Amino acid sequence: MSQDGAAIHLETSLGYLLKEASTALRLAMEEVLRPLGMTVTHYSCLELLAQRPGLSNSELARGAFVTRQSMNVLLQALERDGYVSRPSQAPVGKALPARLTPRGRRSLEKASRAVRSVEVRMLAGMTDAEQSDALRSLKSMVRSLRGGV
Amino acid sequence: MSQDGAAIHLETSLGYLLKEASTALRLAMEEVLRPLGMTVTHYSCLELLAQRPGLSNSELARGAFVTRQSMNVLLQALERDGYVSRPSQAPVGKALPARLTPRGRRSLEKASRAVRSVEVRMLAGMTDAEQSDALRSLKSMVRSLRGGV
DNA sequence: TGACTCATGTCAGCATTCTGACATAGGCTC
DNA sequence: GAGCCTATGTCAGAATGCTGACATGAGTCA
Repeated sequence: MSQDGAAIHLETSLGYLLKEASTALRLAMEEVLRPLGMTVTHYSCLELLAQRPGLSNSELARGAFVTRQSMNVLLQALERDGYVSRPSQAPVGKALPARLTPRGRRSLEKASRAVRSVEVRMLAGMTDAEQSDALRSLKSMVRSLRGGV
Repeated sequence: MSQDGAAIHLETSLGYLLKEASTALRLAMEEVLRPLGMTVTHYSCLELLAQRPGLSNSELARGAFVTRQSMNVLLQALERDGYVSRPSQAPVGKALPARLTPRGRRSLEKASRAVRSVEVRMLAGMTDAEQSDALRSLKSMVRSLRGGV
């Protein structure tokens, strides 16, 4: 079915391509993270904490592009399993700064290698200039889309 | 918290930017589709059927980047509500070619306008050349990511 | 013809994320 | 200080998508 090579503007829609690319990336990441028993959000949370120790739940949620409710569920599980630690009392306000435990750091190392291999593969056919252009284009799109209608 | 402007390589990771951009696009689409009682996948399905009448459930799933199981749930709802029609018997094999009903077409028109406005906004700050470059970059990434490890 | 492989439609159960809601902490203005 | 707004953490329920599984239809090959 649908072997008609009809020229459809979906193929030239940047929005559609963006979704296609991010889906391909997500699937590739899930594929390498699954053997480690880790989801993409799970990995994102650990990676964020490694790079910015002390992030709060809400900040992690924004960094991983999920709601703070979703991140809270994940954080509680990570804390229960000993990958992350949070103080019982907030040093200021209500925000609880989270940090990786040694176990969390070890877990992240393997995941980082796996994810890095995916990113390397993704960039395989692109020159440095093309990567810079793509980076700039994506940033422009994000800027334009933010800030409501 | 985290006012440290630490230079982190997340900001220069094409994978991270890709996720950020696609999230921003998805949120913007959800925002304009919600008043119409439509989800992004819902809209994608109708748009695909408008451009390629007769697509099967599995083909729609691939086009909308979800599993055929998920698309099946959606298609059954769309069929029940009179937006889409499928024959009770498969003309060949098991694939049931789906088509928009007049009601489905009317529903799609409003959604298309809304989504188009989002895409226009997204491309606002980019020249045609930049858009072409971005398109090519995204296609390259998809190519590289497909085909397993 | 029969065995094998592949794609499809579909059902069931599970995982993940979301929306809605509430209480609390801090900053701001009057 | 009182009132207001915003941000945060958290709980509960709903929506959405996924994996696993099964049966069916078509093509391939011995």
